[in-house]
Amino acid sequence: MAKIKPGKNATKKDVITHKASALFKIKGYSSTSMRELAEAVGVEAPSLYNHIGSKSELLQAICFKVANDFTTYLDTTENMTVSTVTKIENIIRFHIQMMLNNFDEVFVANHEWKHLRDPYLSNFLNQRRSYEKKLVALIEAGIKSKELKSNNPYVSVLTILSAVRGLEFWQRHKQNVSTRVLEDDMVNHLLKGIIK
Amino acid sequence: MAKIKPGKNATKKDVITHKASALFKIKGYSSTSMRELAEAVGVEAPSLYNHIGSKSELLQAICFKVANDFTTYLDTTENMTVSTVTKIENIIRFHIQMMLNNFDEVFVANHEWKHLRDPYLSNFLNQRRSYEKKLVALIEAGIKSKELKSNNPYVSVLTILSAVRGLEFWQRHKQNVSTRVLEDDMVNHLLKGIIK
DNA sequence: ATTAAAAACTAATAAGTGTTAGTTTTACAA
DNA sequence: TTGTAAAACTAACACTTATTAGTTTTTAAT
Repeated sequence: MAKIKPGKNATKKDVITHKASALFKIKGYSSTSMRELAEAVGVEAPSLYNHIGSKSELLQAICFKVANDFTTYLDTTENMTVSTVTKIENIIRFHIQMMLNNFDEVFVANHEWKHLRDPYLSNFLNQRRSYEKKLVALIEAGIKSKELKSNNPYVSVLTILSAVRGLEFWQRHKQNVSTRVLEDDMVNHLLKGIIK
Repeated sequence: MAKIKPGKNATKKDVITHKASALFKIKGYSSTSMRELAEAVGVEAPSLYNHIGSKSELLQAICFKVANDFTTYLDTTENMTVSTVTKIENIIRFHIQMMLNNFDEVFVANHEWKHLRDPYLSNFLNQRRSYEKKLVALIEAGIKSKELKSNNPYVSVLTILSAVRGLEFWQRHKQNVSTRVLEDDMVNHLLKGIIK
């Protein structure tokens, strides 16, 4: 049978991981068997182990790739010299674009992390907690500088992160709205509300 | 060994379903074994089958209970003679309260429905699609009556439903915010935004 | 064409899955 | 106390799981 064919700049491990993202998203981590993954890759299950260490290693790779992308962007944004509202807007837009461009991976990181095992589970949760804290601090800064209403900042972060994550629904109804409208209207809704 | 002890007004099937909700939430449907569920109930696995038909029947019961609760409330609210904004606010509050009072079941319905099999899977998705359509119609009515900004109504529904669903994060950080503040601030954020 | 490494293959293992069959125990009404 | 139905039990099933061992095929450089 044919070997796994990676495209340019992609190892075979990358190909497997990419297929795994798609399957984990559709069926969930636990319900995806290595035999199914192998079939999607075009290979027998044991052959996968020439390239990867284990099933759980795949989940780890996906989850931490996503987590690191978000952390990196946030850290970069924090150090920019723009208004707090602009920083928040940029972060919201980055989240939206990650959902649109790396949907499978982000979905898996959002939903399947619970199947990580320690120490990876703890690491992942710590990283996310730290991310949320930085966002809360950003909102607090916006309140202090009178750019934002003094809502509870934690609730604001919760509302924003959740709304953005909800784009996973949208992936099922793509036809209704263009990505441009989606991004702008969601940013507007989250920053300015819907009431006239 | 002791028999399953249902409380008042609860059949043994109810007890099993309730424990199943908790386990499905924590571990996911696929990763929860009937032996684990049995242990949580205090019984050997085969004994469960004196009360239930199958594992998937449990998932069906949980998902459709939740779906029906939401549908019923929405239908009731639609027929009330109050402003559109008030209807929307009521619905948001109902979602928040469902998340707070029936967290396990709502979480499972939100995350584990994909493991339903047809015809239940189709039924569930149809019911949810229909729910979303009614909400979109409500937002459109609010725009027509000039109560709401003319954002894309589908994006608004998406944003609201997602934000509310995001309360599942909050369940992990309960200590930070009171339920009263949470509910009011989230409603405010979603209706009026955060910018001053 | 030869060789060495990479990566595929088949076969197998031990553990875990939901569920059924058949039996024993429990609970409760007569 | 006895009889009956409900609900527990043990044992077992057919299947699926991730993974390993061992072998053969493919790839690519010499």
